[in-house]
Amino acid sequence: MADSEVHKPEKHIIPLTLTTLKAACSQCNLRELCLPYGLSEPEIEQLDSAVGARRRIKRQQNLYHAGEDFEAIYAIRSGFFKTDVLLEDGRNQVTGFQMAGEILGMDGISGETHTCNAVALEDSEVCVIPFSQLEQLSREIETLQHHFHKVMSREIVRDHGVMMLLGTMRAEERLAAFLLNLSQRFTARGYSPAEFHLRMTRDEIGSYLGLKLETVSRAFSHFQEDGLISVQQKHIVILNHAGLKQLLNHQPN
Amino acid sequence: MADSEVHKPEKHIIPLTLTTLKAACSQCNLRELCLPYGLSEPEIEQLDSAVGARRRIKRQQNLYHAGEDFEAIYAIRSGFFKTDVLLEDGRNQVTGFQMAGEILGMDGISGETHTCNAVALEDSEVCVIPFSQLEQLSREIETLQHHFHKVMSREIVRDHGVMMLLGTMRAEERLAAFLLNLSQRFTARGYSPAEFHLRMTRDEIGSYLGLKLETVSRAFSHFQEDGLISVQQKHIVILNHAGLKQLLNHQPN
DNA sequence: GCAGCTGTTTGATCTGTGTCAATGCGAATT
DNA sequence: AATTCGCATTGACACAGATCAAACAGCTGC
Repeated sequence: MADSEVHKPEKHIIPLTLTTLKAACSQCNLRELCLPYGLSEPEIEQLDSAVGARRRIKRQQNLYHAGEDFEAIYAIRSGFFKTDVLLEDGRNQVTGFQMAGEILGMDGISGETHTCNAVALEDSEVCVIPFSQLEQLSREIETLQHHFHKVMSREIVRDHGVMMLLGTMRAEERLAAFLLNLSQRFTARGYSPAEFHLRMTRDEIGSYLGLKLETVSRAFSHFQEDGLISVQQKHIVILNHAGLKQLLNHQPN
Repeated sequence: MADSEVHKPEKHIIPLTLTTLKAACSQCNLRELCLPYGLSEPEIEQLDSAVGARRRIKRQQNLYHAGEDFEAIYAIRSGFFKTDVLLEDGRNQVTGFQMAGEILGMDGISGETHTCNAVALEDSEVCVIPFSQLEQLSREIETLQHHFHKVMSREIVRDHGVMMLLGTMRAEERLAAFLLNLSQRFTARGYSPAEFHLRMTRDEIGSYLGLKLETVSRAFSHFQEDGLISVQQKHIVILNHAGLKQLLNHQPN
């Protein structure tokens, strides 16, 4: 869709010309959610110059694969991703869903190799931030350094939340937590808190939540029967936010 | 045990005198596992001066509590910790076990507040590294900055591994993975890969692995029947390392 | 319009792990 | 040596969610 103008066949890199460069961070309306958060105007312009390029990823294509060399982290400009890990024996699990303003690729820093796959769930665009440049810049700009540390730490805290979910919650609680989390993140991006389109399949939701797709489907149906949500395929309307929240705090034992 | 010499009643802080200061990192035999990894001698001495103090934590005491202000991260000098998260409804989960050379507290960076509890499972000692000083120093020392980023990233990768375990593995696979992981970490610290003492209870293992303590106990017994390990309360001997590993790759479906 | 595909829903049954309960063991205290 | 207390083990049974299976919906391409 309006994509055919880009045709460097390998990887759809959009080299930053003077005009696109200008647009990198300083013109970006995700500034407040993304890496530049808290930076002053001149600092943002420095960051602009570090952002190497933008890259378009079509639906179902990988931004990176597990095993590839790590060189950059990515800020999602638009679109929607999942990350997943593959075990030797073939089992795999979705470790997260990422949306605009969020950062992808930090798993690769530790071993200089990506440890998971990042796959676009819809046509997407990311800003490529070469990691060595980010490190250099964050040695110069204290605010950037601090904010990047917060971003990494937030990922750790998020992961702990998922561990909690997988370790202690029952199927319907997991799905309720998942929906509320999506709602909250869409809201932060200016979309409706109550109505949205799921970009992922039941199977992918199940993988993320440690459930089988049938269980996810049944939980959706049950929520609908109870008037908590309306589901039609991937179209979700949250009818009773508080009711969903209650599911989480209501302790069975 | 030989602990009564320390008696500043609040929090057992050991102020760094000239002699103890010298010992902070440059004299520490965990250098290679810990933050100073890769630093030159003079750089290590700079790091020494940033390490504020050491602190002793007795068994069952908290290094920090969820909700407390975040000011420092901690490097474990000796001992053994668990971290756990508490949900409003009272459910809680162990999110990790940490041993000498590992870093605690990075969850607190994002919100300037600790998000979990860190509890000593045996009498322990940590180095207190005030975070603002670490940030300042890592703006000056590129190697330190890079290594700190790796440490944070490693925590993310570790968490993904736990998510994998919780999301896709069966009870016995989880326990096998847990034992192999402990074995590997003890080995890296110069202890026996095959024989060790568990510092945590069955309940804590279960919480970490998303299982009930009875299930953990049964899995231990089963491993013993199969000659994979010998268990006697908290004393573990791994008799068949390869056999445990096989449990992980053997895919049921 | 129809065929074929992918993803979803729903039902029937099976099973791994949770739950409840009793017993056992070891370390600390007296 | 006896008592207590916190953990650990083991058994019997229940149940949430997995598995297997069939039907269905929506989309793409012909």
